[in-house]
Amino acid sequence: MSMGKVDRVRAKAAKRARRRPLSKQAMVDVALRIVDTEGTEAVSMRRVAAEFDTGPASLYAHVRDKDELLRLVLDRVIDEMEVPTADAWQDVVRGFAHNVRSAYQRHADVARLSFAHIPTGEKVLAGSERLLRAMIEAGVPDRVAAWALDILSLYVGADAFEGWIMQQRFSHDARGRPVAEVDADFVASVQHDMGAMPADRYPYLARALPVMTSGTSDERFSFGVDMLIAGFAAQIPEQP
Amino acid sequence: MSMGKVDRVRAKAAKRARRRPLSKQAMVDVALRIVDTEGTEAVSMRRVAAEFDTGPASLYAHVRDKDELLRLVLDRVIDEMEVPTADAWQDVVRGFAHNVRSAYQRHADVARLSFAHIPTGEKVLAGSERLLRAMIEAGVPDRVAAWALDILSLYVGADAFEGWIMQQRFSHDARGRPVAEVDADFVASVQHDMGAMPADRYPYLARALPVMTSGTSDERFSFGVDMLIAGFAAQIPEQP
DNA sequence: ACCTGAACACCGTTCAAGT
DNA sequence: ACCTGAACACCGTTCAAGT
Repeated sequence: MSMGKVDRVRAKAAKRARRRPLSKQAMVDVALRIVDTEGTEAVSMRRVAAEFDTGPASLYAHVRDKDELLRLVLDRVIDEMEVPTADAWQDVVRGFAHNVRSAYQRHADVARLSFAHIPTGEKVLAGSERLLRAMIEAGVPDRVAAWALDILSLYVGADAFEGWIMQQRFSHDARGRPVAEVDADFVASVQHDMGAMPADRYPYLARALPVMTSGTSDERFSFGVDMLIAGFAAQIPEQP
Repeated sequence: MSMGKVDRVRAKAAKRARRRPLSKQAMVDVALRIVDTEGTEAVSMRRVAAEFDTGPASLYAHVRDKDELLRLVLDRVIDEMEVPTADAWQDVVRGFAHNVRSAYQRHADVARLSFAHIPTGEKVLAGSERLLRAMIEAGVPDRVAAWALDILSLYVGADAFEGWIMQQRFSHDARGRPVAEVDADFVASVQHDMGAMPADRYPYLARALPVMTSGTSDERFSFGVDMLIAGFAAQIPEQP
């Protein structure tokens, strides 16, 4: 009992009416949802297409390739950042770093995509402008301010990406166990990887290893930003 | 005219004798060669296996999965680094950063793999030990030294990875053209991405953009390291 | 311009079977 | 323990054909 031609055409039309129309916007929605639940590696053209009840070829009318789709996802995420509003330039830098990191952290491993391209959303432009103005008005040389923006972006992306990986790695073991215990396990596993790391050959390393994971990841991140700020500050020439 | 059973057995034995035997070592050799010529994304279990005239399943007797193979590749690369020998702690930090970066730079985008795991080769352990000793003996607090190692590793990996991507992106256009021209094109393309970036709305950004690509990538990297060093130095408590 | 089915040339990993 | 062929369940992208 097969469908007649008219039935098939009707079914097709009904299906098309039911589903959302394809568009860059809608594709980014779907891709971002996949990123949030399973990470960037789980995004595939076929899966995105399937959510629109079509094949992967359909997507190529809206994006050049998978890379462009992922770039659009990053742009969407980075546009969630809040523009820093502090007065002191140091606080603007801290705010910028913190706000970009927060946006990344809300979306699994999107930060991985940040190395591949320069984001150009409204918010990140406004945030960058704010950062540059604050630094330059405080007497930081143009070149230092420009490079500072570059370095900060790199550091924030790397920290957010690594943070996600570490979290993934220990979310398997750490099923609601105390943090201290998970930390101890981490130190033990690294020591094991380092071939038991003889404390007599690497005394400083042996001493430093437990310290490396001390404090929260937020504290370590803030520390890094403050190190950079101190460096930038030292580049302000003496007032005559 | 098909081969008899004896012939087939002989051909198989001859083939086996001719080719290199499988081993972690040999697999890493092959994978690293692929990385060097085509990048980490070009490495596949099937391609590595093909170089040994066998199927991908054979590799799984030596590594748990593709991830472990890539981790071994990174370990091999990081073990190419030279251990810094300077006296002043600042120079040890510079040497460490520079030597790790150099090792990465010799191997396409291997730096990408550095975010996913803590390297444990002989050289990087010795280098880390040297770094920690230099800093701690100079009066840097334990915690600052330990975190410094972490931050530096992150920054070096991110810089090397991004450097490779940028190089890739512009090696298409930049067929022996003057560097200044390629730089100008870069600025133009970013400006285009930023939606023409109205200079009246983002005056500081418009001014900073050409500056961001000023100097060589080595200079920008050294600048970043020096910013961190200045930050670490400020953490040395006053001598009583 | 937008959409589609089918095809091309690939993937990582598992498994039963062999040595 | 090491190796293999075959299979499973996927990939990104292209292309001719349709609307």
